[in-house]
Amino acid sequence: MVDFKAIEEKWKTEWERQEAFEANADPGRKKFFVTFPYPYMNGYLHLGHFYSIMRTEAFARYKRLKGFNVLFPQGWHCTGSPIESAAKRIREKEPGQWKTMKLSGFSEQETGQFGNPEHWTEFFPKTAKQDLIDLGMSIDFRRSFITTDLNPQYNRFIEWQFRKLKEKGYVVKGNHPVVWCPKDNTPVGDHDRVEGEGETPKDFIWAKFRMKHSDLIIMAGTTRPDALLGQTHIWIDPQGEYVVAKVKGEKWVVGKEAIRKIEQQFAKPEIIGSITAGELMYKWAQGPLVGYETTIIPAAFIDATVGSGIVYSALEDPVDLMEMQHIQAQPEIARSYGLDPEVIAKLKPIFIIDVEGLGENLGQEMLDKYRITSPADKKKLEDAKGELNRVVFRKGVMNKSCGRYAGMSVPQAQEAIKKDLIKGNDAVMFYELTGKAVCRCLTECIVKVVSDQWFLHYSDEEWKKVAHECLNSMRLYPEKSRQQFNYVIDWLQNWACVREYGLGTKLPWDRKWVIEALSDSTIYMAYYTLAHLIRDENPEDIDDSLFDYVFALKKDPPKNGKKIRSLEAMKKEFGYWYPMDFRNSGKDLIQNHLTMCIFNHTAIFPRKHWPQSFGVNGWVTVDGKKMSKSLGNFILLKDLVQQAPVDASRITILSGGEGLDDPNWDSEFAKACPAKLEGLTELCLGHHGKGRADMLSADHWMESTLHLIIRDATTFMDELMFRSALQKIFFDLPKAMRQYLRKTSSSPNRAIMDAAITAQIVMLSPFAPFLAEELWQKTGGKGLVAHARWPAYDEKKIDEKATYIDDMLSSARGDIDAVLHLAKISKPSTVTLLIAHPWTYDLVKLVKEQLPETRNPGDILKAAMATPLKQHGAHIAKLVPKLVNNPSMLPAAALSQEQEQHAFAEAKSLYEDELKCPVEIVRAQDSTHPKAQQALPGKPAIIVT
RNA sequence: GCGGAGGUGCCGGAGCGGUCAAACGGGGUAGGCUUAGGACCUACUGGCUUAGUGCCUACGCAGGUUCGAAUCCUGUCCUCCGCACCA
Repeated sequence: MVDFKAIEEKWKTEWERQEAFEANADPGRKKFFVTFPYPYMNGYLHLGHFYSIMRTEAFARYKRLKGFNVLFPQGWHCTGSPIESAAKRIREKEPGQWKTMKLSGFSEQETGQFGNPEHWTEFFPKTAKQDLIDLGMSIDFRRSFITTDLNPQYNRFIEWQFRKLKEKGYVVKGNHPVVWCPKDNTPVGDHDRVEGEGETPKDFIWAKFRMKHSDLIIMAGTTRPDALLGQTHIWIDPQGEYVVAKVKGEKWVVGKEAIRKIEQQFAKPEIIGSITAGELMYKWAQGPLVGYETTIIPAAFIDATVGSGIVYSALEDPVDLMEMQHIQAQPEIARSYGLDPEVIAKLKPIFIIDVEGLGENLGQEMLDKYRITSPADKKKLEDAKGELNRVVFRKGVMNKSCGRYAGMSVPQAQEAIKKDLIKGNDAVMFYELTGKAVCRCLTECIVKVVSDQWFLHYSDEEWKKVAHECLNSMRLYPEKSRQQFNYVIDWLQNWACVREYGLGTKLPWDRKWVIEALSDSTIYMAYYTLAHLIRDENPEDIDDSLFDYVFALKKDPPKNGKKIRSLEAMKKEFGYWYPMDFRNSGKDLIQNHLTMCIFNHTAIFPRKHWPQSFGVNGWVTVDGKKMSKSLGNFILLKDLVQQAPVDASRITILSGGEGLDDPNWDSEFAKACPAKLEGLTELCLGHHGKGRADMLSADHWMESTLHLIIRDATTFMDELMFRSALQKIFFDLPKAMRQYLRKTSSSPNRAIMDAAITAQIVMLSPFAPFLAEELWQKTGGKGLVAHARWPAYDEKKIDEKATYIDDMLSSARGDIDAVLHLAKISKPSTVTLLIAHPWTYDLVKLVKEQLPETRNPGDILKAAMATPLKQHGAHIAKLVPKLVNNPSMLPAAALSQEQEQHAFAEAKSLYEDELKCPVEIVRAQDSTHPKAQQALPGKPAIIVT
């Protein structure tokens, strides 16, 4: 029995005692710097963290074995609102939060402590570190740190970074709409909502229709500014309550409900008075973009409480068109409102959009298609409107009547018109939520336009260009993810980088703002290089000039340079370790963190310090199901460490997947894994240092196989394909060693067996470091296996023939069994193997050579007939088509008859042992048996009696 | 809707024009080795056949290109990830 837990304790202690993973600048050695994004400290680490960090860890250990000086640091992220919100909910005794804490195993008293946000930043980093130590991560923990102003040195670093960005013009001021909780006075992200996940502010245009003979302006909302080009009239709600409000010096007519929105999103309005629908009806107004006036018409389907309470119509959509047709068919309705039916009768759609495959009257086409005859067909009307909007948006083109917008696609025209109207004071921008959203405090959210907001200027075209350059120079694992990165660089808009709420660093020039969590984590990898040194410096002495100096951006020594004891050491560390060589995370971080990391590196650092490579991976599932607390399959690392041997867990998680696919934690595999590790232990310890000195063909086979496995495993490790590497290392190699022992009756060549065992231990160490250390020590390895050398392979030692002979012998063995079975002979008295005629070897060689040229049996046959093989023409004519159709019959390596005979002769005694009867190896030309003709190279004919 | 990644056997997944009924692993069945085993070994795990290496049906669905397609092309359906101010 292997006592895994004892081994873990032993080596954890030993690694710490030897400071095995503390890496320092050493200019004489090549370096490799890997990172994993610091996890957010609002809870325990779980299986999801484990997978991404294991990819980093396995790569770090591999690079160490390849002779690199490897730095793998780890920090803890505390910036942002979740910790502060949760602490607040605890203080307010919010039952849901208390229950969550209880489920996480905290007592009431402990939970009370979490009412203080700082407690989170002390408690969870501690547990996270312990988890990672227990899991055998080869991390340099001297360099760990937490973020926010709770860490004054890091705080200085972030301040420096932001001043730097601002200097270079990458931080700009602007307005931005957010989903907002009026009670908490804070933006409400998806995860902070009890209802309305995914709802987002959608922009509307409120177009200004100036009333004739009046200074009133009708504000008509729309999502389709393009339709203004075909405006026909204005709709109002006959039952609606309207008001006149003074906004920025103008008198707006809007629905009463709209006042609140104006206040939240635009400017403080002053209500001058109310106005009824009746007073508005049949008045004329001048809308934007066109040279004619339109009139105001009531319609039952308009709701004064939605949007601005007023809309305009172009009769382009089926709902409007149906309503209008309804009104036109009943002139008495118009008359009852005091409208002139003749004016109404003249209203018809103005065509402005061409859609391929549709006529010009789009609304009518839809009405016909859906067979709608009445405004009461609400469901059908909605569907028809939906379909039309989609098709117009995708395929619509503004027609030649549209002036400067003619020829534009509909989305293009919408953007252009929006811009022009706002610029010309013909419209203002408003936002509506796409649906109801409710904050965790149970308050319904609104849209608020945050003004004076600071943004990182990711929309800057020049900046995007440089970001692309950086990406182009990077290695990505897997390469497939590049498309997504390219897309995100282009798609990223200005990023609101500060908030009014949460933990973090205060914006240095505007202290009411706190720098937001993604924005303070873009270039912090540079901080790792000096975290352990700067920690001991007085924050008072740390200023921008220090960072400029140690990051080699300016030559001038810092102002307080004399007071900074580790100044030169920091500069040296940064200069040695940067750039970062590899960073791995889940694929969800492509769209923000990783891309922002690229942007900000290019903004601050010179090209030589840009990131070198990123790895991205999928999301962990447990036995094929998404990991979630409600499903009860949420695995925390602190529990995992208790429950199973760590080495087994590490292997299980990495063999769960690779690439961008979601990796799966397979419980069955996890259960079976420790036993497999025990078997491997027996195999290594039981055969190390034993064996003979002479070389037999089985030894050549083992040597060849070993080098082949090392070669493949090395390729996979280089590509970060850990599952494939594990297949070679954890499955194929032990299997080969066992076969080897069997072939040699447990008397292997000592040097070869030892080489295999050593390779096994070293190659296993990135995955199962604890057991590997133990085996390394027990087999007499010097120092730690963590610092050993990855086995080299020798292409010359890879002998295709050796592998082929092995396959040939075992497939012949299988064929013997098949024949025995078919012949219903359980105890044969003799088995004879007839080795193929010498000329068949020539034929097979010829076919193999011809195959890449032609697949036509006739041509190959002709080629064969041109050689001395001609004398076997009859056989060849039959054989060639067979071989062409089934190339698997062709041997993988070319042997001569003598070599094949020799190989079988060597295996003879093994066969005899297994079959318990004499085995004869006979050349076909020495036999008169008719089956002798059937024999092919690698496929001897078999006769059993 | 937009962008990305995928759909292969009981399961996880290799394969990405011919050597594919499909690597490797898991699970299952039968047997072996063992005091015992969760180690290790052997066979079977789409169907049918046979003193042997053969045939048929299969790689989401429907077409196409090719002497030949799981692999290339077109269409279609389905699944997953992201779409922001949030870690």
